[in-house]
Amino acid sequence: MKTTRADPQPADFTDVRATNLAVVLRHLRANGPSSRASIAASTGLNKATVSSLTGHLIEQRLLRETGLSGNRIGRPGTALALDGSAYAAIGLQVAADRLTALALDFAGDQLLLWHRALALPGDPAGAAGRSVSAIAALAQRAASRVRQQGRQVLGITVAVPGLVEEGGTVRLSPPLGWSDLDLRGLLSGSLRQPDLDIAVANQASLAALAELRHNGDPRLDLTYVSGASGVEAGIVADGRLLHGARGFTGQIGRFTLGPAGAPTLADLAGIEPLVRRALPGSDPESHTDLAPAVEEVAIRARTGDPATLAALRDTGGHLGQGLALLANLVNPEIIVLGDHYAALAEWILPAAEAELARNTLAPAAGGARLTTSALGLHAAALGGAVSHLDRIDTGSLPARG
Amino acid sequence: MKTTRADPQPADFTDVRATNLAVVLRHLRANGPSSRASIAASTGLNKATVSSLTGHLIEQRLLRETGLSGNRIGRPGTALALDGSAYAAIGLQVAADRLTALALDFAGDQLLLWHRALALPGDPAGAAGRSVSAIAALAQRAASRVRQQGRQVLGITVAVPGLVEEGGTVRLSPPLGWSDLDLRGLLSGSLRQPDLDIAVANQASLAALAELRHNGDPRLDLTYVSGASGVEAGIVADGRLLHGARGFTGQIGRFTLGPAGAPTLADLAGIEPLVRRALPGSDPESHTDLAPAVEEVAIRARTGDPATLAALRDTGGHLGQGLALLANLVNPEIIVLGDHYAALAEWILPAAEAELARNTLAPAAGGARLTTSALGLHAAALGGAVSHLDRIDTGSLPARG
DNA sequence: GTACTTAGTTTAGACGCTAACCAAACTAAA
DNA sequence: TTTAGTTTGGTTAGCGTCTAAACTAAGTAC
Repeated sequence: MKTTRADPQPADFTDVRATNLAVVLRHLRANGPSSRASIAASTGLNKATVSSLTGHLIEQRLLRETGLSGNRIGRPGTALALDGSAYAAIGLQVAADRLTALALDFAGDQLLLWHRALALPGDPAGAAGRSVSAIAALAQRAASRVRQQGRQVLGITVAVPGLVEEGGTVRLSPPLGWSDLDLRGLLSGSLRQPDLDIAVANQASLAALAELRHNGDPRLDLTYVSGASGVEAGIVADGRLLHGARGFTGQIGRFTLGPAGAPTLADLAGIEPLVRRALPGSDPESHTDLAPAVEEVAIRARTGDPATLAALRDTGGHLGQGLALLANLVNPEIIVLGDHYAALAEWILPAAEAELARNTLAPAAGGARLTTSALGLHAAALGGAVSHLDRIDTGSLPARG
Repeated sequence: MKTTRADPQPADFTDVRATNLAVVLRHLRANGPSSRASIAASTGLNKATVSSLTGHLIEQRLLRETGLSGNRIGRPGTALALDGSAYAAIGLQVAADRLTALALDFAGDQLLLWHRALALPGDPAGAAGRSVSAIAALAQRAASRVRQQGRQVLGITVAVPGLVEEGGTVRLSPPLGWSDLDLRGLLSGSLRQPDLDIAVANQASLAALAELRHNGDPRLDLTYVSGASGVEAGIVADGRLLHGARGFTGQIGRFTLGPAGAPTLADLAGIEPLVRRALPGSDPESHTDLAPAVEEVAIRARTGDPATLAALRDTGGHLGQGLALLANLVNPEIIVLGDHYAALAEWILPAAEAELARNTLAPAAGGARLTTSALGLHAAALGGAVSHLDRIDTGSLPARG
């Protein structure tokens, strides 16, 4: 427990309590069901304190007893586990082509995963209006579903590509054609549930959260790289998302070095340019939904098509230069190639790794490990839900009700 | 008080106490001398708590009463101020050409500022050995001096360009010709004071700390850009230094995009290349001490020499591209041009600002404000000392003694 | 059945914050 | 000069939370 806010922020016993409740929750999240005694032993908390804390959490329906764990000599312990039955968190993911909704219970189990086509019409103004309605409707449906199951909704977070302010305003999203759109406010208005926690955040950042939780080690410095819309990175440092002054972090796609008009990293290492180059004959309009095109590229690569392989190598090389930039600037322990990059990792990784090593100052000592995401195309939706679980795991228990 | 460590870390009363001691210290640091009552009023702490906290701090000689502050109606308060007389912190800065030592008392007042020439010989191994001896000697002298004044030394931090691990090993420092040098260990051995807190850190990061304190707002997202050795950045996010997995952050100079051998940002926007270009006739060997050369460039610029001005514009433009990268990746509120860049800011800034704006995604909404450092060439030494004051300001009081 | 081992609760105590009260020290006004 | 009002700073009682130690509970080992 250490002061993070630089602004003076006094502490009292409730903070101690919150911190220790969080310690118990995170221990169970990381290590699975445990007895009170083993929690006390491995966290360093006193047995009496653990009893008090777990009693509090059971009362809040965040924990439940799951039978005995009599593994050895002595009195068997009663195993405690996260209780998923009382709460749920919802994540939505907005892409140019489709909408994804995902719900997790508090234990982290997936309750639903819905996809819905989303056609962004030509008219940007109309597009935003209609898209917002679709998002609100899907959020409403997902919330209703989990409420039918008797769960309280902890919150809804919407993942969006581009620049999203912490207040929930989408300042600029080229892939969606949005700018200065108060998405959080619009959704709050549509859903008419003032006590519901609604948030909007960048999709790569949320995907990084999901990846962090998937990895298991919450202290890992991890960066997630998304190619779903431009090239974006989500950066976790010191166990927390890098937010920046306004929340506009990880915009790696604009990276360029040279005269005006020189190609950017998004031009050189983006998925869309890759598809255009690897599938030259096809209609570019049909690539608004990238997933099938990426699949087609993978099929050609598997057949050994030289032009496709060259394009992939080239993309990988340039991507590696971008990753080197990340590695040199924020020095993550691992960089996770996400969404479409993960689908093409087999052919992209070698060149990316080579360029990453070539452009990292001390590749052996400080270079980032490159890995591939296993979370698929809805990592950001998952991250949106995870963000609410994380809030509880850091001590902000849900309001009594 | 909020949990930062993701690893379960239980809290107890001592954490509450430490947090609230820190609240009082930071309030006084930010607002100057105040009475107990006004501290209570503006921090939200109870009057009784403030009395207890300040009593504790006075006993530790971190605070002292400085007379009455009877400004208005009612009983006048006794003003409390930071007490500089009992403790001092030392920062050392290692550059290719010279060594700087600086000491601050706990109130933040400068106690000494020493410079010493440091000639790095050709033989790297010998260079490290001799340099380390010189550093140790200077540190020893500075420590002795402040001890003669009756002050306890809180710690010594050495600022070094390049990759420095958190344990104090310099993994790679091209400007110094060092690699895998356990500088902290060597200094600890030389100084033979096992209870003395010795640290080694990257110079740009420490300069960023100094700049943050100089600015006054400890919640500012700030990035410091150093041109003293290559191009390095120190990044403060969420009020804390960005450390990364191993401490290798801010290495912006390696930034490149293109085939192998393409110029890096350090080639295009570095101070050394600028000097070589602006002062073509002079002996490059004589530029190991950059400061006079930079002064010469400034003189030529002031006379309006077209070639010099063009070189400066060019450097500024490329630097702006690098800053845009920083702005897009970590979204700082302000970017501070440090050391030699600050000396040449008059000519570099316009082009840098233009390129920064051109390459930032949403310049109006999220663009970083470019400013110039006022701390000169020893900002990192200052930051080294400041880092120890910061540790106390965040609640780690010095050991009783 | 007795001894041993481990789990979880109870109890006593310490710590540090808060709220309420009180004395001190000053100004303002009668 | 007195009296009322205001603000400071300290004191006391009470409360919440953690810790240590004792105690009860529930199993295994022999």
